[in-house]
Order: sequence, then structure tokens, then C-alpha cells
Amino acid sequence: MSEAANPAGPANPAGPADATGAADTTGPKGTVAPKGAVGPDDPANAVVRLLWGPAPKPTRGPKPALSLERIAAAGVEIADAEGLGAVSMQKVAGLLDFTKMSLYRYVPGKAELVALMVESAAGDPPAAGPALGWREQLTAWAKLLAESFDRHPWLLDATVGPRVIGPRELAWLERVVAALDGHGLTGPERMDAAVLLAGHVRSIAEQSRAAGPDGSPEADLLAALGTVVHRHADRYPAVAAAMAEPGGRDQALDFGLERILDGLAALISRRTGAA
Amino acid sequence: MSEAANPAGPANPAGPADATGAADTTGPKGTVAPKGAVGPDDPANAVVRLLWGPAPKPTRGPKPALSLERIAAAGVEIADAEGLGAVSMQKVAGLLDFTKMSLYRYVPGKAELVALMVESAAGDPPAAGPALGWREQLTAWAKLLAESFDRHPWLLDATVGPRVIGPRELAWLERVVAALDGHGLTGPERMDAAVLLAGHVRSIAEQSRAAGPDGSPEADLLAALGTVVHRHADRYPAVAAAMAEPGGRDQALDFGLERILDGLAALISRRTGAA
DNA sequence: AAGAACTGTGTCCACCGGACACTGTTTGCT
DNA sequence: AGCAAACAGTGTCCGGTGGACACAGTTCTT
Repeated sequence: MSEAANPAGPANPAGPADATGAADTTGPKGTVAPKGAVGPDDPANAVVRLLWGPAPKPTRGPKPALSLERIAAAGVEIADAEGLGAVSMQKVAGLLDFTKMSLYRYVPGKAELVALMVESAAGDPPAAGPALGWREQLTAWAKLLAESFDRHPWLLDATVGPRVIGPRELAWLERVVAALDGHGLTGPERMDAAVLLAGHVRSIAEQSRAAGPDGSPEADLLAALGTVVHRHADRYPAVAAAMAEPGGRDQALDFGLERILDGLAALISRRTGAA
Repeated sequence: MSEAANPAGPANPAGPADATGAADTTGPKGTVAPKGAVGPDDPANAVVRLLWGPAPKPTRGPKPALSLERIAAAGVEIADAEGLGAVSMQKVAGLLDFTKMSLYRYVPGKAELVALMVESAAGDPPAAGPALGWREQLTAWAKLLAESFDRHPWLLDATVGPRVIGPRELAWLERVVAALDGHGLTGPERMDAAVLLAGHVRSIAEQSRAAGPDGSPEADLLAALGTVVHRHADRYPAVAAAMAEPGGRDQALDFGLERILDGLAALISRRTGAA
């Protein structure tokens, strides 16, 4: 109880600034790492087993007092409140009244913790609605995904870079591909369409996070951008003019969505002959 | 010379795993931070001054031995070679044969360093070609942006989260908005179109990074995904079917681009009356 | 000449992820 | 019934990180 006693010791509400990415290509395991690079089972398959694997065993030692679910939930709680940068092993452990190292009995490392958090926070995709047309299905899908990003903005940070995707995330992909089944698109095209759609929702979520709720510190960034553009209006005339026009903010999601769906509709009607 | 002597001491080619985001909303300055939250000049305006200048002063002390350009270039060099996660103050300083703390004379913190790196690594957008139609301009723009992400994959990590955008980045935005001028779109619509386009290129770049060059460790992730999908083909039938189909990979960028441009063309022709 | 202003350095700190040896609990096997 | 193996949680340690701060050295202005 000595280490994780008071998780909020000194008065620093946020962790240290941290803008690093997840460009970990050589494997996080071991300082020496005698193995070549990616063995057949150790390096990235750990997270595969965690996300997909069967429960390891009903073995005999003492019963675990924790669970992957509780750990992931604690991480999500912290990330929701203070951002992904504030999620650390000690904070998560402290929230559960355990020591940091005990977490390593369940999770091989921080990357895997984040992967579990993503799976936990990503909701379920909309149910398969065979009655609806593909366009309605994809629209509902995009709106729901946007809500997910809105509820857990740190998902944007947690889902950059090469990583293993989990069952929940794959279920989202499945919904899109399934909705596009039987409209003349090839397999790769259906996948590409899914990426296109997800990418759009993602970038809109990022933009709306940059704008901030209203009086938030992020709002200053937007204001700063406005100031800067206005002050250099000679170098950026088109942007300055576009920003000067009044008009609906928060239309970005729908705008891009309509454009994408129009483009898909054009392709589909071209493929299926006519209407 | 004692601290930054041998930057590659123990044999760990990559830094520790790090998947944290940049969700720093309460200000990186000060452990106590007596100020409210975002004063009128201190917190985020530092990076604005850095990116948008002017050069602070031609003052009198000893002449600086470093420059923002050299520092940013060193950071870019490290990030290109080992990823953004490997960029640390000491590594950058070591590469320049300086001490870590000397960097803080030029750069208020790591976040600002990364911002400078982004500005330095982001190339220039294609020149304004008034002779070309909007569609050709946007196509060229997207291809060039994709190349930029391909040359510096860490840009994907460095450009997540709320941040101040720099002159180079704004120039990219300007090109898109300018290309769409005079085709019946409103200002916000032109901006939304830019976000749509940039988001697509971004997500494709992310996907192609996840796929990896060929025999890279990232390729294993893709293989793992294939295995997993195949093993759970009952739960993800549409994805399994789509992935089973042979067909062009690396078409994702063009596919989405064509869809988006088709969608924009539809809107434009609707707005301008006819073709 | 003198002093102000600035640059680069050394030392310190809190915190991070993680290794590892250790104690204590549980349980299956004999 | 006993016992040893297997497992859970802990404490301590380490290298690395971003950053604060006081200090020495250099240069320009007065």
C-alpha cells in the first residue's frame, strides 16, 4: 500500500506533456532481445492471444483478484477523465488499489493494456438491418461511430499506428462490408470503401476535438487559427475567404458522408447496370 | 559532454513501448501552475510565436550556436530513422552535440519541437495550377500528400490531437480551398471538402503503414489479421469473403479519391446548374 | 570599462515502463 | 492427509524521460 497510496500526490492534474507516437517497430519486449525480430509466437501474438485468445487456463494457483475487464475499465475511466496520456500503470493500479507490478500478471505491457481499453470502449456496431438499404445502413454506422469517438476522444490517440485489431473493432468493419455486399463491388473495393468511411469519421472526430466543447482550452486553438489566418490573409486568401463566410459548423460529418455515399452510389449504379 | 556522450548505450535499438497520446489539455507548463488555465499569452501562444514568428529579436547576448531549423532537422532525422517515439530531448541534443537543456533555450518543450518537426518535414503543396481543373488539382494534391506521409510515417503520429497548425500545413489547406473556389460551394463546404480529402489520404497512409513494406514486422500484423479472420470466418463472413477475393491491393488511395471526387462533382454540377 | 542580457551546462526531481527476486496462497497429485 | 508445484501480489531496483533551476561563460550596449 506504500506505492499506490495517494495517486494524486503533488498538485499536477495532468501528466507531463507527451506527444509521442506508437512507432514501436522493433518489439517492446526485453532490453536485450536475443531473438531475431519477430518470432513465431512471442512479439505481437501476445496481444492477439489477449484480444482473441481463449481464456488462458482455469489453472490451479490462487484465484486472481483482478480481471482483464476490470483493468481495462479502470484504464478507460482514467482516459475518459484525463486523456490517454494520463493512463499509466501506476494510475491504473492505484485506481484498483493494487500495485503497479501486479498488473503485469494480467497484461504483458502497456501497449496491450491500451488495446484492451480500445476493445472495451469501442461500443458495438449497429445491428444488422437487412431491411434497410446500404446507404441507410452506412449512414447509421457512421453516426454511431462518431458518437463513439465523441464519448471517448482518446480513442483517436489509441488507434494510430500499426496494431492488432480486436473482435469489437473487426465487427465494425464487418458491418460495413456486409452492408455493401451484393451491389457489384469487388471484395477489395468493399474493404476500401470501409476504410474510406472510417477514415472520414475519424478525421471529423479529430477536427471536432480540436475545436473543443466551447470554452475549453481547445477552443483557443481554433481562435488562434482564426487570428493567424486573418493576419496572413494575403498568403491564404482562399482559406481566409472561406472562414469569413458564415455558415453551419458541425456540418462536416454530414457533408463528407453525403459526398462519399454519392460517390459510392455512382459506382454502384454504374456496376449494376442502371438504377 | 558527460550526459549526451553515448546516446546508444545499452543495446536497445528502440525506446520503450509508448502508445500514449497527446491529450494534454491542462497545459504542460509547471508542476504547480498557479495560473488559471489558458492565459492570454503563455500556454499555447508560445507555439504560435514559434511557428508563425517573427524571429524573436536580433538581441545582444552571445550568438546562438543552434537554430530552430537545425534542431527540427535533427528531430526529423531521428524520427525518420526510428519513429517519433524515439525522439527525445537528449537524443536530439546528442545528435547535435549539445546538452539536452540547451534545447530549451530555443524550444519551450517537446510539443513545440514536434510542431517544428512537422513544419519542417511537411513539404510544400503543389504549385497553384490555374490551367488545371479542380479535379486534377485535387488529385495531384492528394498524391503529393500521400507521398509526404510515405516519406515520413511519423507525421501520422505527430498530427493527432488538438494542436496549432503551422504555415506549411495551412498552405496545403489553402491549395484545396483555392482549387474549389468558384464552383458554387459555400465557404464551410470548401473547408469540409478539404478535411474530407485530407482525412482520406491520412487514413490510407495509416493503413499502408500498418501493412508494412513487405518483410517488415508490420507485415506480420496483416498476416495475423488474415489468420484471425479466417479462423473466425463464421463471425465475420463478409470480411472473410472480401479478403478471400484476390485483387489489387494498394488501390485504396485511388478508390477513395475517385469516390470523393465523384461525390464532389455531383454536388458541383447540382450547384452550377448543369455540367 | 562596466554591467546587462543572453547562451550553454550541471545537477536535481518526479514519473514512466519494466525486470526480477521474493513471500504467500491455492490446488492437484500422490 | 500431506506436499510440492504453480500461481498471485509485493518491494525494490534500473534506465530513460521531460522539465526546473541555479550557475558560469560570452558578448553587446551604454
